Amino acid sequence: MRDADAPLHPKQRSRLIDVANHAGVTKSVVSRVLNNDRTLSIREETRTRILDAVRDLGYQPHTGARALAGASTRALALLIPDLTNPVYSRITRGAVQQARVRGFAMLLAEDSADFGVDRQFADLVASHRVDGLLIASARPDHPLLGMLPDSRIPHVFVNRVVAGSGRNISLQIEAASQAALDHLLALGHRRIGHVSGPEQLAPTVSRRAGLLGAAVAAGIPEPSIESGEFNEQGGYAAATRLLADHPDLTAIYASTLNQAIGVLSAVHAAGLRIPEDISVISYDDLPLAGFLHPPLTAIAMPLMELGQAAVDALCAQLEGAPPEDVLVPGAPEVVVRGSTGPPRSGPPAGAAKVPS
Amino acid sequence: MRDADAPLHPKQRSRLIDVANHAGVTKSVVSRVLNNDRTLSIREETRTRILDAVRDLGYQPHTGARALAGASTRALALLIPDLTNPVYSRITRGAVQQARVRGFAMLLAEDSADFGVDRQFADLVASHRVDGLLIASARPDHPLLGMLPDSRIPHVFVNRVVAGSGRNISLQIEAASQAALDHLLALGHRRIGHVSGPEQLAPTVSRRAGLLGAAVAAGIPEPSIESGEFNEQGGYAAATRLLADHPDLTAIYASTLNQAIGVLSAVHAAGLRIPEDISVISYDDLPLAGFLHPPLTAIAMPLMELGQAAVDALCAQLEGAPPEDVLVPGAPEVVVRGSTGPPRSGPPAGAAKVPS
DNA sequence: GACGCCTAGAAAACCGGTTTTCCCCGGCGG
DNA sequence: CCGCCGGGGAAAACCGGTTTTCTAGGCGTC
Repeated sequence: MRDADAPLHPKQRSRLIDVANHAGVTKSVVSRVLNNDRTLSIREETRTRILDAVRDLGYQPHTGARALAGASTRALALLIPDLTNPVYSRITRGAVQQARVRGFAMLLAEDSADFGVDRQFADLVASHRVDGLLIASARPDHPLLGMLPDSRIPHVFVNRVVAGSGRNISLQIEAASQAALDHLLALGHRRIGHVSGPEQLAPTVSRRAGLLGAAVAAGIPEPSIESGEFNEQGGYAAATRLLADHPDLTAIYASTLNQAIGVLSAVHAAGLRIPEDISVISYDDLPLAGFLHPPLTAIAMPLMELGQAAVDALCAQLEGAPPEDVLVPGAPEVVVRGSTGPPRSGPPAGAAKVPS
Repeated sequence: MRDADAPLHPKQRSRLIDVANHAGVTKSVVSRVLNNDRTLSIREETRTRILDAVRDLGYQPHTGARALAGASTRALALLIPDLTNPVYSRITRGAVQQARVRGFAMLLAEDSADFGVDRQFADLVASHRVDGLLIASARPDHPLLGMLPDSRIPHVFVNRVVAGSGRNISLQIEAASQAALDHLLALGHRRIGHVSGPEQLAPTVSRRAGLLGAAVAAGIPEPSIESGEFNEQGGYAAATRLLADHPDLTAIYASTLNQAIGVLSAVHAAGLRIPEDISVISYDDLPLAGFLHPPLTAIAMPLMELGQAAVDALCAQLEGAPPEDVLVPGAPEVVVRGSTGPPRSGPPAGAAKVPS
């Protein structure tokens, strides 16, 4: 006999019909009020009565029923290549956070070792579990890329962009490389090495292109490049090769913070001092960088904002806007710590090459 | 006019009814076949006809409809305190992976800065979005803890356990501390400092208790303890205080890898050598540890397995089993690198105190 | 030959929303 | 006085599954 004065903490889930009864209207009206249906005309008094009922009963719509009735699932999915990579941790954080702000739940899938992730991701869509996809792990050969264009499923590419997709959310990577080089040039460096990432990955290419372009513009010798995985071991190995093959290098620019840690280790192992013998600078910054030995000079990138922007862009698509590329604003900032200094060969005399 | 020989890649989602028509049966039969309903009797020939139809049409059930009809959502949610903390990255990885193995999707929520996460989590349940909860961010004062006991929602506590909940999934933390101390004792250390975590957090307490208990058993002076946040800065600050207040310390045991990095930095800043003046050992190991300066001795913990075990335990609850505590097996393993060595005061003479 | 039972599958109710259509009623203009 | 219009809300169809109930036929039994 629970009627007008229903319990404030109902035992059972309350449904739309309960709210309707409680407010003395039909459930369709409640639904339309809650969804801000503009075609509904309703007295202010009735509306508040309904909203009160919603609050009193602690009504929470059943997601499944909602999705079934044709509305959206209000859920997104994020596909990332490596959860333990701090780059993706922060993208994920930004994305999850922004999704919540916009009232979406976020599903997570990791594109790691195990096969079948493409299948998994396609299933999320096919089973109507999510409204859209955030893809941060695109590789040129990724099976997912083959199946996406046909499907009408909204999606964006984050960080690892797909050329020509028209739905890339990215950072100013070239500008970051430019900033790194500017910092090294100002210190007087001219022979520079670059620890690059796995070939074919979009950020790898951008970072390298930005560096090479800036080097040409500055009129310095072409930087030497070695590639490695995006982890400490990859940085270690690449730096070891650089040091062995190019003893004249005075600075190394690493593609990620993890690689930079490997670079520091390799330089130590080679018996060289940082920054007296070799300067090290890294793309991407974290508090961690300040506690390394020596503290690492790095270029701070707005990765959380990247994740947020990706969600924003995806939501725009969900609202009907055509997909478009987004370049996350925010100029790269060089955080100077102890790992960079003037080259060993002498004071920054060569830097005079840069006018003014 | 799509009939018997329907297109292999149908434009539209195919529904249960499409499969049924295609196979010449009613949808209820299809549903019961797909769900392995034991009460259904069916000819083998019909069953295969149905399964073929499912495959031909690429049928994928509508998650929402399914959830609505009373079945489960086949989704779980994971609440973690900090995505960028590598500890939680790996727990998350294990959980996401195992969820996939069991056919569940994983929703992610981060309990960071923004308020209202408890609300968000409760909503996930109230809106029938997930079948169960993995809670890795329990604090004694967490609002979520107040609302969980009443609700009949299946859940487990991961890593940060809740005493007496009877649904804790945890590691052998005390044994890890014991192993760390054993390693230091074997090297001859007797005056040991401990960089602990935020008070009240379960893993903090366990690590400390394990260390203190082992110290008493070994008959060495009570270890000195300082607490700090679970990050580099926290480790740095705590270690700085330890070194200042207890100049006789010869070794420091840090609660997490991030803190240990701060400890290394603090020791360097104090002008001390590692391990000649001070040995450093850390709870939790990562490849990163091998590239620090010096390479860090650490105790490897099976965090991915922890995440997997948590999903397994939660699934058991979903299948009707009563909740129970789970201690993830796997003895802690000390990975010896360069940051630990004999104490400065001399050879491990004092260690003779340990018999045999 | 009638009855009951088992097999194989059909039918229908229901889950909790959304959305379109429809209706009632009061006011206003002619 | 009648018809029309628009505001306010009721009714009902529908989304795509799950689950319980029901039925038609075949067969063994007495």
